[in-house]
Amino acid sequence: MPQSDTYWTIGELVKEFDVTARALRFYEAKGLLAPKREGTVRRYNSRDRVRLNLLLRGKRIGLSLNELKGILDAYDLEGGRRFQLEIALSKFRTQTEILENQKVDLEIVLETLKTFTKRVEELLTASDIDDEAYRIFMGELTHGKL
DNA sequence: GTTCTCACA
DNA sequence: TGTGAGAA
Repeated sequence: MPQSDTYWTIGELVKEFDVTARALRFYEAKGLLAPKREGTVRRYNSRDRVRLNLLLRGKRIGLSLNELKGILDAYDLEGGRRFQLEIALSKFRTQTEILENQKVDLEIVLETLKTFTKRVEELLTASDIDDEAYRIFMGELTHGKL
């Protein structure tokens, strides 16, 4: 059944979603999008737009194109809706865990960086750099004590 | 403006 | 996971 006969060109989607035409063709080559053709020119319908939207949002939370393809394609399968949601839920949980771990790592790196900064600032405060303090700092640096 | 391919990081 | 360049 015809859902809608409204179509968008690649240029229109480029503006609307702030992506490059190259990226849209790339997604198509990867099987994430399958716009109709009018001759050789791509025509995107509302379904394509929804898929693109979900794709871009999924990318933002760090899902790979392959993972996204799995979720999007599940929609068309038997028992698709439930299956799709179950896949999505699983991906969300995994990704949440990954990001939380990265957050912990980032905080550690950040603390290290702040410590570096403070120590270097202190070294630079004196008109002459204290040789002993410098050696200690470099020693801690190279021995990973910071 | 849009298409495709090849190369490249 | 895309981009750049070149040709049509």
